[in-house]
Amino acid sequence: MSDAVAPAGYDPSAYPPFAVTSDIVVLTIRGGELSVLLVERGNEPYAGCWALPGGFVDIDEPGEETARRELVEETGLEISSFHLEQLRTYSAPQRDPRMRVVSTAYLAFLPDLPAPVAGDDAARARFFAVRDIEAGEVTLAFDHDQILADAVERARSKIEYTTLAAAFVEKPFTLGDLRRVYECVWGTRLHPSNFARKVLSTPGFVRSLDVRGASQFEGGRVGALYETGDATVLHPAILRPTADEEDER
Amino acid sequence: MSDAVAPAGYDPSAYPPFAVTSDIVVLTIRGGELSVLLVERGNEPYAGCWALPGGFVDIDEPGEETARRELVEETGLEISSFHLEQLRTYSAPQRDPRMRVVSTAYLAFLPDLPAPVAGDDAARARFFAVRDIEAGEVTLAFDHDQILADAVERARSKIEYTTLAAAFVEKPFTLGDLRRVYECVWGTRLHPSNFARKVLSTPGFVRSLDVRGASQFEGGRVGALYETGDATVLHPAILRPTADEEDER
DNA sequence: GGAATAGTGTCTTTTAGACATTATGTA
DNA sequence: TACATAATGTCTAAAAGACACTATTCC
Repeated sequence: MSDAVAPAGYDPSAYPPFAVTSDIVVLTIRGGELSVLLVERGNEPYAGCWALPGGFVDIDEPGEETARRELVEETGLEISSFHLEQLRTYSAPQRDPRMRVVSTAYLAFLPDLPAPVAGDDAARARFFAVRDIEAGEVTLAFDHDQILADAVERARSKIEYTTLAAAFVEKPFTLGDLRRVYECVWGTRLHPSNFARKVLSTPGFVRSLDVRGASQFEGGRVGALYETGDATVLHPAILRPTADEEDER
Repeated sequence: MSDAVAPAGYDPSAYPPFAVTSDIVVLTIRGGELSVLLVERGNEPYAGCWALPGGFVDIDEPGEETARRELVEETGLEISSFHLEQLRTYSAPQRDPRMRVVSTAYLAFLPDLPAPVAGDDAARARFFAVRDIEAGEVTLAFDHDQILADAVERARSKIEYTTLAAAFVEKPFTLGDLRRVYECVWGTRLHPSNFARKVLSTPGFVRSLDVRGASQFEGGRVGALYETGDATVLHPAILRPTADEEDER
């Protein structure tokens, strides 16, 4: 902040009418696909279009709180606690045709959820496979395609050097479950044995529960169960294959 | 954005009075120290305190443009083009005692600059060693200590896996110059030969000019000169020593 | 010459990646 | 039984890190 136009004796009619909003990108793994939660807009502009959940920030409300509140109001998803981080702020002057809207996007990583229901302001709410949106089968309202692209890139990058991949699975989980998170988010296949070696050699990534149980996703031999460890960053990182692998799962 | 409180027929007096600002963190290397540009505030609140340059966003102005404009207005630094990226947005309700101010911070990496001069709204402007601020010798206005800490961590992290370290040196530069950037930003020493091997084995990081010249910083044998290459990301990354090195240069 | 940096080369350890093999569960 | 996944182990290549030694330039 500078001292310019210091609004000490504030005159609302003289001050430019900025709107401040929060949008939330909820990513999860559903049916082997990285998926994002969208709501169908009921009102203009972009009525009938799919968009990210979000809404206007109250004057005394932290932006992150707005994101959590709108998620509940628009989709009925009531989740006790989950990882939520700021993505970035979108403030192009014409991004909303109504007025100048400065929107801060937040990013949430969640394990597979019960189906959402439409809430107050949204006609419908459901998960979409990110792959379909990237393929252009769905076009989002406002600049939400760009926000989603930034969010997915953040997710793909962040699971490399943090333990956030574990936020996508219910605990307890098997190493196969965790590996499938990486495969779904990156859209590649990983060697199971090399992956397990890396995860287990990273202190604090996972903690063994010394019991066995079925995978959350697929059949076959049941594996050892793990829970999330204390670490938040990974040394060394688990790096993405450098795009010379086979294309898809 | 949701449809809530859609301000189609907009009534300024009914809409909460948000202020939207941009702050800019200008980092450079001066005298072997990672340094940040600060301005001394002329007005309340925090009059006489040092703060990051910044100011209110115009209603039809992109936030990034505000950051560039305020940098010139407050410090007189007229730089043609430089790397500027969004850091994050700070919107705690009480971060400014006057009113609700949502501020987006931007981060610039620059080579050593001529001394700045105070501009319109700032009493003085000068560079401070980040080390001194981290040591608590200077306390910044508002939440700018937090913004600076986030910016420095971003810089320390980003030179690991991008070519941004080159933005801190004038081109042409020697490999010693580039290594000193890493050493100043991380506060560590690096093995000159291993560093050179890594940089030269990373395609597109630097391009040899096939001439020799003096280092920008220190004496000794003059080395080969390089310019910035085409790459923007580094494969493999140049990782920070894991905090079991000697403390300082 | 002395000091400081540039540059080359070598050796060891760690990590990544590919892959073979065996074990154990489900349909 | 067929099949899918878990788990262990081996081999090779790449990269990191430590360090010795020579070369060049400024003072």
